[in-house]
Amino acid sequence: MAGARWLDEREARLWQAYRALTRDLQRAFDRQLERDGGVSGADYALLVPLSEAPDGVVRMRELGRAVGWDRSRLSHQVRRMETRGLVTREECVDDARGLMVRLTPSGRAAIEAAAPEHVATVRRYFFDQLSEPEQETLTRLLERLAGKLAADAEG
Amino acid sequence: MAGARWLDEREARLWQAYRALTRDLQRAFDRQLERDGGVSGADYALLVPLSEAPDGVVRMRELGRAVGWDRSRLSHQVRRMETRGLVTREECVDDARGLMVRLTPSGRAAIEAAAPEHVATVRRYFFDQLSEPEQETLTRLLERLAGKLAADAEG
DNA sequence: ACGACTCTGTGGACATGTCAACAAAGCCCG
DNA sequence: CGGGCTTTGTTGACATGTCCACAGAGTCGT
Repeated sequence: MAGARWLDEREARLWQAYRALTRDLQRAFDRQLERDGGVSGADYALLVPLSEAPDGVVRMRELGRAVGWDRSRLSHQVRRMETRGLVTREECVDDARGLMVRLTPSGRAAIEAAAPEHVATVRRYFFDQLSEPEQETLTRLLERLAGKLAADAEG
Repeated sequence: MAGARWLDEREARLWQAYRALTRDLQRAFDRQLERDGGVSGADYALLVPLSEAPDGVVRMRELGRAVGWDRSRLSHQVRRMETRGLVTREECVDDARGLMVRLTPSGRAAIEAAAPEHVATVRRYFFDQLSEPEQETLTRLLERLAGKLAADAEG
């Protein structure tokens, strides 16, 4: 590994573009959500699967899988959201280890306030800049990258 | 904005792939850096431009530009790195408002320990998964997206 | 000189994310 | 049954990131 091949100029440029884009897009979305819905990016990430579930109820485990977070991060975030009145926590009937998270009316109002402008922002900075074939290409490439990551994670 | 057009299935898939990939790649890199060099992703981000500068000295302002961080974030991070012995801070001769950040031998050792495996990880999960034409395409698309973001940031 | 404005960095308060240890409940196999 | 293993979620300590107000130094026009 001492002989690891360095990035050449062309590669460094791509890597730099990737890092800068992910950093700045994240920042732009977080700010928009805070401004238009009074919610953080982390709040919003959880509000999405909750708002799509029947009765706005999702088990912690499923919520964690939906957003790709580990248990600890999810637990902290749900607790914070409960204190802000966005969700409540209830016992899980099926499995006493489990916990159900329920979207409150206030939580639903928050995501409904934030979502339209969020989607508009995603379009503005992402989809509107790419033709349909480019979007297809990008999907294929990103899914391939994610696949390698996932394959190594289990192996 | 109530009539904002939602994402269709194809678009949602791309958006999901983008979010998942950026999240998981970030996590993989942070862990690798911590494991092999004992440094955080934030540490590493600053160590890179410092290690490339003459004498390992860079002014705060330039460091902030190099990594795309705001002043506050940079100030906090440099202070933390100083307590860990990775850098020192010195007065700036040219401009009394300024501050020079200097890489310590310990800081240089840290990045030299982390870098080879970091580059290998970047190759493993990114470049090795993409053909050269695909890398060219991706560079073009990402730079276009970054351009739109930058254009709006100043405007 | 001086006053208004800008540039640069700091610091406190707070939200978020990570890690490791823990506890309770389910599961499986003797 | 009963003892180990797995699954699920929590917690505390700590690192990181953001917002905002501030302070000191430079700049520019008068």
